[in-house]
Amino acid sequence: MAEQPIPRKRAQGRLPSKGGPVTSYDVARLAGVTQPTVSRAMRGDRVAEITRLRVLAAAEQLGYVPSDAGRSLATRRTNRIGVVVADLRNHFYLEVLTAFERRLAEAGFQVTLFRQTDDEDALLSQLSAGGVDGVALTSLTLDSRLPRALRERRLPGVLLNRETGRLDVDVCVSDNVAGSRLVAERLLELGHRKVGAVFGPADTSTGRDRALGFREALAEAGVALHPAACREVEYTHASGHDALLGIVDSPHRPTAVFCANDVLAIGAVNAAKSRGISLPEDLTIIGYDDMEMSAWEVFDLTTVRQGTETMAATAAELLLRRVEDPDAEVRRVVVRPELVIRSTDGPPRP
Amino acid sequence: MAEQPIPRKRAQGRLPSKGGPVTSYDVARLAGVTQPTVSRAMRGDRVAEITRLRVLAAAEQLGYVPSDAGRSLATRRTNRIGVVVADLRNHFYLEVLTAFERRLAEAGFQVTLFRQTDDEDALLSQLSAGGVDGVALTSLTLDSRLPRALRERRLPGVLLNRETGRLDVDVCVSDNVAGSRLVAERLLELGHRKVGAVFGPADTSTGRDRALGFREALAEAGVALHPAACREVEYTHASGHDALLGIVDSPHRPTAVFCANDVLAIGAVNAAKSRGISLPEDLTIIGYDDMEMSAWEVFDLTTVRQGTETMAATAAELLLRRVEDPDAEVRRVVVRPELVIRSTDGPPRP
DNA sequence: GTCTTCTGTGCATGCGCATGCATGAAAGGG
DNA sequence: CCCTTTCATGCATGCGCATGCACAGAAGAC
Repeated sequence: MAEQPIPRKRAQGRLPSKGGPVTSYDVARLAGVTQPTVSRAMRGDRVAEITRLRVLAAAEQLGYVPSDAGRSLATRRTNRIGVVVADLRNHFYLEVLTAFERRLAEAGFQVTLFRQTDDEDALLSQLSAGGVDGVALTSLTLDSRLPRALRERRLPGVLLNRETGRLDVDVCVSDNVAGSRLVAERLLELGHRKVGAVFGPADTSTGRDRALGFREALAEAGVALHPAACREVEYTHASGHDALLGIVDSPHRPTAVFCANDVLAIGAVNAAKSRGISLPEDLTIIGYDDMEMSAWEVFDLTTVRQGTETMAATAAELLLRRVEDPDAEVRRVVVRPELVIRSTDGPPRP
Repeated sequence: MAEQPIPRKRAQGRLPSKGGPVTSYDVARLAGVTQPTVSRAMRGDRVAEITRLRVLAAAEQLGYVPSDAGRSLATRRTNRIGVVVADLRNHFYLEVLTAFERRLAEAGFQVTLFRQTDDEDALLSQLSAGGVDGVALTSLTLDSRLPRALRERRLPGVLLNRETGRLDVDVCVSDNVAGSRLVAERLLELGHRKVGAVFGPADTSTGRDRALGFREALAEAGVALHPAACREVEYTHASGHDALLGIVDSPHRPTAVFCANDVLAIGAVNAAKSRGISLPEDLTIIGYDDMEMSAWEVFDLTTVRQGTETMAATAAELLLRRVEDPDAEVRRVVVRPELVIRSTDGPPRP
């Protein structure tokens, strides 16, 4: 026998469907073309119109759906974006996630959730495994090495709502200093001089900057913030709740309390309710974020609107841009906050 | 020249790293082993201890992370679960998602979000693309063909919170008939005879069954539900809000209103607040779900607890089981609801 | 009618990892 | 000391798709 031709690894003669999922080979066989032609037809590459129809008909008949895994491997793209969130039960992140997801879905991307854990290395590994084309970080602490690491691995990333000191990746944040100044100015204007605050964690940019702007603006007006009327807590409902109770029970009970976000503020409003404290007659409470819930009648919370939807959509935009062009210049977009006056603020009781 | 040996597709002689991401071949070269050995070492397959250490050291040095796409293609597993949600802004689904995600994360699975759209075929295609090992459906309508389609494609699925008529896939739901009966019984016990309701969509199992149980129990006591005091609406805050206003403005204003879920109930409580209606003096409102928020002081909502966390965790369990064993018997788990009496219910005003 | 573009499709191959099988080395048994 | 096991690793290959290249046929140019 003469020398065998090198055996084809897999030509048209591939085994007929082995019961597994339908592949492009199955479609090719039925349509009487080769697998690459199926690939091209499915994605709108150039094929003759008549061929395209044959392929699509065959695909339809077999219920063929191109495999994500195969496509990802070949294209090095997953059309999936990771969103890292610390606590999904925080309603603010929910609103962020919703707006973010909506924009990405329009662009044909899916969202995969990652929980922020203490173990940044483990998280980084998960993110680096190639399961996502880009990453949005929403719950960073200031000292996080994550943005840096993403940049080094050339994995597109965007910081949403919070930021770090360095500008390693694109960022979209509210001008937290300016926003909290608005609150201070409002309180001063209303005549408050005994002021308290429930700040967020100092190791977050929002926690730090909202405290900074607030303190600065008060200081400029000669108003001091008594330590006994201040708390620094995690951004949770329970923390806001407990912090407010501590503040109103302190010997330096203020006439107004600024809460560094609406989750805290709503916790505080609930605490006030539990003590029979009327807002704004007995106490003024102002929040930050303007969550959807804050406008509900039972709260009707005066707060700082930062345009959560806009922020999320902008972040999505930044991320999509970077996925397309990894070498685009790094940008930092700041949205302008605005005070929304509702009914939890008023002049201090004489 | 004699016949060439069949050229190796890719032996150790593979091109040195081409700048792309680090692969198992890169690690193999550095560790002085072959790629399969790297694969085995990384996953804890049997390799000599000394080899494992060499491989891990090389991986560490290169910052190697196994590629999800490659692994998925080879194993036909993604370690990813899809969750289909209609509206992420619904706080109830958020709680479901949180609990579900937590349980899955423990099992090493990630969660990818899919939005329920009108186009079930498109959704099915997305789900079938192999991007996920299983699917949880949370926002089904009764006539959805999705569960059936999943079964046909042998894609593991679980219905969470809502169900369809057929038992095509595993299900975990609350006993909605029993739960709503509890509400009716409570209202009767309090002495209400003029009763209203804000029901959910009749094309959902929760909407249908909660209406059913409620009506039945009232009817057994000889109490009729006047149509003018009833509404059937989407499960949104705004719907609950508007529905309550319509009901209290109707000529048949009831003394108590059952809302088919807490999202509706909280909308209703807000509406009551906006009209200066005191709860429970002027009106009794009872919800269903016992969301976290419902216990807040400003609401303190009497409602039906169905153990959302348990339900989500159970659904996760069912799904994981089916991923492991696609031929396991189909199960339907029903959780027992329980009435949680807080402060929005009371006797009717004499 | 010949020569040059296009166009449509097939062929070969790679993406990164997992795994059945073969092989050689080390360990154990008599 | 030889033969049988066991163990560790290499080899070959497949998973499903995308894509550069080659090639044949059609269309156009002259």
